[in-house]
Amino acid sequence: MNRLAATRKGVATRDALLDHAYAIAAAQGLEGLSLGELARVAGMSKSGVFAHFGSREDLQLAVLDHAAQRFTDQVLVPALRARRGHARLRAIFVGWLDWVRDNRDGCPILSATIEYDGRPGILRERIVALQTRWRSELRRAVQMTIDAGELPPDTDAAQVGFELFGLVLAYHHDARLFEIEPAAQQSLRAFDRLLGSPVS
Amino acid sequence: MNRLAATRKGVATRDALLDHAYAIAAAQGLEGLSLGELARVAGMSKSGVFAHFGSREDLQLAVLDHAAQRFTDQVLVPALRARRGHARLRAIFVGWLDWVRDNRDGCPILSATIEYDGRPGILRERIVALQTRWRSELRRAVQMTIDAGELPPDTDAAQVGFELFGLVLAYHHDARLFEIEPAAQQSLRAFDRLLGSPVS
DNA sequence: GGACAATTAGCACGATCGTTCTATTATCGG
DNA sequence: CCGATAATAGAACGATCGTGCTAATTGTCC
Repeated sequence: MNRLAATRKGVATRDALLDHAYAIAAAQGLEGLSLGELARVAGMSKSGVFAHFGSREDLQLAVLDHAAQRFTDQVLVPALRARRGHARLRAIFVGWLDWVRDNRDGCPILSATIEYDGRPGILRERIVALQTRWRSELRRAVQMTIDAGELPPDTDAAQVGFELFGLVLAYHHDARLFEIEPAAQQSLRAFDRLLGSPVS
Repeated sequence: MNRLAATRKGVATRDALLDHAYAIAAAQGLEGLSLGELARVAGMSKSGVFAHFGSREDLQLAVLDHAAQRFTDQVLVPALRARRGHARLRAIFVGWLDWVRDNRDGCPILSATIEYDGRPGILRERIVALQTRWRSELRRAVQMTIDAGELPPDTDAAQVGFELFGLVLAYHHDARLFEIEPAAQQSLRAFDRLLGSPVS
């Protein structure tokens, strides 16, 4: 039921709506995103907002894709300019930490993951697809580090990806609940140790 | 505004309500817990449920404390029977993984953490207190392992606690989004490596 | 068993939810 | 600049939300 914007102002309005929706979803989760509040902050009518997406679920999907696009642009793309191997892997990791830091009101992707990891449906499927893709990128970056001889050849790339993911989750947790600076230092320290004496 | 149950059946009803509320909060988060649904699954009137807690926020607080109590009873207490040091730390870690596995519909504590880590208020304060206490327990268990000579004397207990926390978060993530068995193996493998060649 | 207090139900309230329908206004290609 | 179409507003809908208020019912203790 996706009405696709066909006029210039149409896409502009839709983009603005997505930005507002992103902010709401960051703070309150995809489940806390309502058409009424979105219309209020965007300064338009509820039905006007509704017409842009067709349903609340389609709005949530659009916000999710929007967030994933931002993540890729802000974390992965810049890191690809670093040399393959340890340098690029570290750029990804640091960019990822910065992503968490920059999203002061929360990360919509992580919120959505916790909200929908146990609720079958299109949203969960989309989230699984996003996280699968990202984990695959992580694994690739680790494998390149192995291929560059900067990690032992028998290193398990998936295992390292799993542990890196955990480090960022712990960073997110502590940064938002306690203090961000110690959490950042602990994450980086763990990263350096993990890639200094990696899994066999 | 906490009406404290004063009659025998009063506390029984309240306990049953808390069990139902726990199940709802596990699946939908504390934010998705409503008096109406709780009344429906408990088979009583909305105002009857309301009278037991005084407000929705007090209900949420009660569920949070209930969950924390369950966690302590199921994870920490049994582990305290293991010998101080590596054995106890591993018992805590494995019990923690089992906690995640047993809570098939989700962990209300983790959900609440993500939901309220950016929203000031009593709920957030309670969550911070819970997580502070738990992290302190973790640190204690690591320190005992150091004192037992099963970890190098210059080990940073807080750093190890941080990384263990991350491993469980990654386990939770992958178990609920992908497959649980590989996630369990990766967590245990990381645990063994972390405590075999710990942070200096 | 009677009296008092605790428990629960019933009902109503204003608010907000997602959605549908119908007009009205704005945009843009010809 | 006109006509087709997209964009937006407005009102209404049934549902659910949290929270009061008032009764009726139930449990407990002397």
